[in-house]
Amino acid sequence: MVAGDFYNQVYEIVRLIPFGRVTSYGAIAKALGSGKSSRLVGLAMNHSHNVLPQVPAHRVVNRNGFLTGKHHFTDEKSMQQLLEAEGIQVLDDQIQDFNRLFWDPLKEL
DNA sequence: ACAGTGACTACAT
DNA sequence: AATGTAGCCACTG
Repeated sequence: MVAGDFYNQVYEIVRLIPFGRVTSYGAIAKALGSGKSSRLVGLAMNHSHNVLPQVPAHRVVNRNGFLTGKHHFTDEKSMQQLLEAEGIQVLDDQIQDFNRLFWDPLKEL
């Protein structure tokens, strides 16, 4: 298992997401300089469950605010529960007020 | 070294 | 406006 540098870059960004905020894969990819590598961000998250320190992957969703990756969590509902624990409302696998909670690493950093 | 894969996004019809 | 298709790049076998 070789952790690519790209993966570590992704983990670093995701760990910077503030409590109660969320972001999208594309935003992270763009922050890394490869706006078209959004899928790579997803692959990185796929490995994130073995990465330390733990990565708040539940704060990362697709650009529509849907919890597309919830199936990859230990339990499918854990992602929604984690978000709700941060005060984020999740309805039908979609984050409510996503536009308001969106955290853009490019602008915030 | 080649081809397949994927937690996405943007463009086209 | 909604659905379908294609591009995209790094990783794995």
